Amino acid sequence: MSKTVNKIDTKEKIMNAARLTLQDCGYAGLSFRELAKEVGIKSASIHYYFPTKGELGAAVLQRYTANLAEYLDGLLTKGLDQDVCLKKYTDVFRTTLRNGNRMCLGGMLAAEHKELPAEVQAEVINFAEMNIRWLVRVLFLDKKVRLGVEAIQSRARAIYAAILGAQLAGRSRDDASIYDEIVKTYRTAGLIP
Amino acid sequence: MSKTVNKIDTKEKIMNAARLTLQDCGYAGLSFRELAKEVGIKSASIHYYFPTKGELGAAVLQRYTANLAEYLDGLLTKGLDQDVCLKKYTDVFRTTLRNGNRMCLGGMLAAEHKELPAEVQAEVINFAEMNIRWLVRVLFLDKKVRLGVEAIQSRARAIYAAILGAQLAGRSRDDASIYDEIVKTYRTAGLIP
DNA sequence: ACCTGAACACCGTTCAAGT
DNA sequence: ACCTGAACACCGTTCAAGT
Repeated sequence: MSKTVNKIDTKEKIMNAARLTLQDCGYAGLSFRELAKEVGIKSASIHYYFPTKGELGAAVLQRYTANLAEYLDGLLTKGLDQDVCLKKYTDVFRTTLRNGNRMCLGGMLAAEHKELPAEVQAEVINFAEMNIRWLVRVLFLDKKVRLGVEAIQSRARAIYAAILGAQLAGRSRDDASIYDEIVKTYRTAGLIP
Repeated sequence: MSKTVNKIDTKEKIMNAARLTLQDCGYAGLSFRELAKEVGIKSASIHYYFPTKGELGAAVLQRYTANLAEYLDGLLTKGLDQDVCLKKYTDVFRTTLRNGNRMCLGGMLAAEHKELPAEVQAEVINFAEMNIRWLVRVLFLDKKVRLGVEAIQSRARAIYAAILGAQLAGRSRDDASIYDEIVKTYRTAGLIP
């Protein structure tokens, strides 16, 4: 029993530390030896929980997607309107950036795409699709603009891409307020309702 | 004399091969040993031309910025109008993506920001600022919308960030047509005039 | 001036060995 | 069940040594 608890705790610690480093330094910047030091074990031990770096990355990303999906779905379940939903959406990426200049994993790992194992690439796509599906639902709440189904799909993809770009721009300047300014411009220009 | 030519040629070869790999695999994905194989020398020899990886990266990026600046400035010198300029601008990133699913170095290296040596970080900012300065000039050509100076600055930053995001989104799906669709949506939504 | 092999401390991964 | 040291082929970098 206590062994099971310890195992879960160690696995949790690995995944949490890995997620933070991935958001900070990317997939290539994640080192098993550094990770092991943070968790308090040897690097070879990480392979007991995650046989390869790819499996660790995929597991971290899968949970990351699930957590954000739960939060976002909760907003719709609460019956919040479109403006509030989109404000809370852009705030998610804003908070990430303000938390140590970190990136959303969807954007960070999209850049590293060619260097990623297939299972991680697949989870990057899952994350993006989850975001886009949610944005589609939110855009359907609109009572003002009224776009067709295809236009809403395209708009959702465009908003997701634009938010990633804004985060990237803010990060490279080490200045989270740049993200805020860009997102504000997306709104005034009409990209985000 | 022939030695000078050979030196220049080798340095050129290194920079060209490095640029292609950087656009493909990022800074972390650039290996001196792999690069040396492509050029036909040993990895230790690269250090003769570029003492560190950071200096190589900064040199590649500096030229990359200068080349794009020359092309973009040429468009304005020719007296092309705003629509044509912006179309040619988005086509630059489209072409990059269609050329082996490669990324613009400004976006690729922005993601890797935390892992980059200071001289490379500085060149990433130079590249972004060059793009934004040019976009400001193009937006000032507008005869229809008329935005204030501050609004134009903001719009230029937003367009640059959004284009990077669109490229990122297309790349992670290995599908350049996604870039086209997103950029089209930026136009219909009003972000890009 | 230009190039190299060898060494150094890093990396993910494997595996036999420990408890 | 969980952890480890040692080995392997990688990495950027350094440097003495070659031409």
